[in-house]
Amino acid sequence: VPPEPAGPPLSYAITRLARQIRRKLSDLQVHDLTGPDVIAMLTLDHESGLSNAELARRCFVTPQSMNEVVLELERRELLTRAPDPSNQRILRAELTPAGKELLKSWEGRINALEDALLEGFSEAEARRLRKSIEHAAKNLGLPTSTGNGRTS
Amino acid sequence: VPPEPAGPPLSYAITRLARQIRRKLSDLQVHDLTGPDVIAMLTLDHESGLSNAELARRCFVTPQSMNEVVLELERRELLTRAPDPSNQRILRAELTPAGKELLKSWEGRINALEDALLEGFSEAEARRLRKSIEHAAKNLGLPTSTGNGRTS
DNA sequence: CTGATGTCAGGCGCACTGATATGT
DNA sequence: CACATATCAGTGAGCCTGACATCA
Repeated sequence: VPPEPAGPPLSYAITRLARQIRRKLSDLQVHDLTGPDVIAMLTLDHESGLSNAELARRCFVTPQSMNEVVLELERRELLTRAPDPSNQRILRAELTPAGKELLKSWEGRINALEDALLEGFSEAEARRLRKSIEHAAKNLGLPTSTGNGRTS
Repeated sequence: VPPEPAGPPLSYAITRLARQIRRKLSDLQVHDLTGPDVIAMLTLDHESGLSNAELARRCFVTPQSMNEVVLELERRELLTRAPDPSNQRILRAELTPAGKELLKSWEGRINALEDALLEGFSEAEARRLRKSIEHAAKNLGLPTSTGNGRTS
């Protein structure tokens, strides 16, 4: 084990970076949707048909928090929900065409933010950074970003 | 410019990691001080005699937000403030012995968290990660973590 | 006056815990 | 019955903007 890090702790730097990212993200949200909305939509786009509870697990928030997001997105008709045939209690969500379209317009801006974030990084460095962050997240008990995280 | 990242955006991963870090941090705060308090104290320990405004800049929050923290820390006698001889309006803060002692007990736990975070990382990888994060932060307009950020 | 600082007041996005109803 | 899901309600930390007074 290495003795001491030189400056302020790494967790501090990560927290500050995350805050700045959120700030930038909210800057480019000309629509009146919030950061978590975008994350939920990105997740749904990546894995369609998730229930609210599953979506919450993917995004590592409580079902209650996610529910708030999902209800809002449903109200705006950016996603639809239908009960699972085998379990009426479970509502499986899908992005609507409007939702996918809106997401696509965001993706452009999100990619621009990512590019700004990674300015001056080589591709190898960027890949390493992503891998390190996912590794660190796993170390703290988070399921892998793209992982299935199935509990049952 | 690379075309598309494979999974969810990097900013997403960073945000989730930061949230988990905060969660872990608040877990180990048995004392009734909050995350920002610790960050302010770490910063003051690293660079004593900062004014509230300077401290806010170091931590990249507004003077109002930092003021809230500083007043609370002063109330608990974890730091003291004295007007700058050349400018009565500026209150320069220093950790009290009690503050430093408390900080030391935290540092142990924070280091433990850092170690958990970096489990499985080689020293070189850890260094690279820190450097990459600071680089990314700078890309988004943050002053460097350990930087002076002197405005005058 | 301009500019920086400290500080009071109010607001708000965001995620939490608790409780309840429903379906398997 | 236990168990998961959905959802309503309340709460709280954390950071913000606005306004105001003070000092070089």
